[in-house]
Amino acid sequence: MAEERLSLGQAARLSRYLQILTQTSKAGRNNISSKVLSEHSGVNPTQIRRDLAALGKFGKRGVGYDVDYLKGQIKEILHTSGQHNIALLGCGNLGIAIARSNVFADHGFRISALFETDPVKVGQKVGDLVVQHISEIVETVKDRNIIVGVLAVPPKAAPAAANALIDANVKIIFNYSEALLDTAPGVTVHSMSPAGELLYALYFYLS
Amino acid sequence: MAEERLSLGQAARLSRYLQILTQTSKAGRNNISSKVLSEHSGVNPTQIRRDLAALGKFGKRGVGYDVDYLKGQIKEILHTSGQHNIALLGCGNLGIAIARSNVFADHGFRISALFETDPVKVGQKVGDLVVQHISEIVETVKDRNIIVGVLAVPPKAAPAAANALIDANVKIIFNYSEALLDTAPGVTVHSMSPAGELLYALYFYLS
DNA sequence: TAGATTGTTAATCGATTAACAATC
DNA sequence: TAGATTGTTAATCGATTAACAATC
Repeated sequence: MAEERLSLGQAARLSRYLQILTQTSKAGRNNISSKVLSEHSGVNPTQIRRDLAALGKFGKRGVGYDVDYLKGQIKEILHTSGQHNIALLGCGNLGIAIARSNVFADHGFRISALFETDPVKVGQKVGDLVVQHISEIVETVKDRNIIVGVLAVPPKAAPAAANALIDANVKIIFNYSEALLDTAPGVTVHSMSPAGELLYALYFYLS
Repeated sequence: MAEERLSLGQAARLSRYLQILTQTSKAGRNNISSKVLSEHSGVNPTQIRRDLAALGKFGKRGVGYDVDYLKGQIKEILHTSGQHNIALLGCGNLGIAIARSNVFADHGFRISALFETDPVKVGQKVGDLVVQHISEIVETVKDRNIIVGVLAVPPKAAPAAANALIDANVKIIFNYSEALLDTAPGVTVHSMSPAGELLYALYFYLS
């Protein structure tokens, strides 16, 4: 098995496969073919077989891949077998929706802290967590070993919230708002852009 | 100017540029360089210049690109100058968050209908829209010329909601739930997968 | 055995990158 | 003029695709 660092493309595809396998497993299926994986991931089936074969012969000819086995193998390759802690900024509708869903929990991420600037929301409970004021972020991030920050705040509040995360030494920022954020050295910013993806899908429908 | 169909990669990148330009324009800046566009899009600056130069010489050497002019040009290339109508399924926290935000509105998409199965929510107002029961979807989609359906329902309800959209003849489905959806001929399904993208970012942090 | 699907090859295409002249 | 950034080339690398033998 190759022990080199994966290329950007390989890591992106393996993450996508892993996410699909986790949902497939949850749905009770225990076998999957490169064809089905292709339909859900948008990646060419030959490319999928090539990716998986390069890291170990995980499949059975004529049968496909064992979902849980493959899931475990990819988790090891991506070094994401453990639990990782997330801080969520913003407890409006979007923040509450994220906190209550299993989007992250299904994949080994635990939302470990909620922050707000609105004093009315501070102190309220969401699930097992108590909403904290943003001023407590540095200490909490350190204490709870949080490396990911999720921004679910209005666009206007996003830059300040991002700076708070950077000051608190978070390594990865996940931006759900439509605001553009400045980059900081050593911090990865990932912005959701549903509108951009919709424009892309529309182009192929319109032409 | 080339009038051929864009490649998948080109269309994806141009959509991303357009989304960033729209936000840049909103922020009041009227000039942008390939370097800044690169920081926000993750695309190599040379690749950006190559993409843009291939479709017309839009930039000024030593200066950069005029934001609004470039935005207009890309909109024409992507055939997305017009308004497009969206149906939103699910009026929980996530649905309300999407309906009240400008994520789609900023890019020429108008949320034109809201649907729910919960009788308590049907009839309530969200902004200017009245929440409708899912049973009205076929007629409404036809009447309001809706081609995009956004799923903001719990994972368990997602497959049924997706089928309702397909029956209503929607062409593009945007899945915000973590459920896997079956594909249908002629319908593009695009699933958000924040957890997958987070696994990807984490891999490069951990290795 | 028959059917299905992986693993693998080879050929093509698109993306990435460095470098730099052109020019604002 | 000096500084900055585009447009463009060329070389390399990774992704896509078709095809098919291997094998479950």
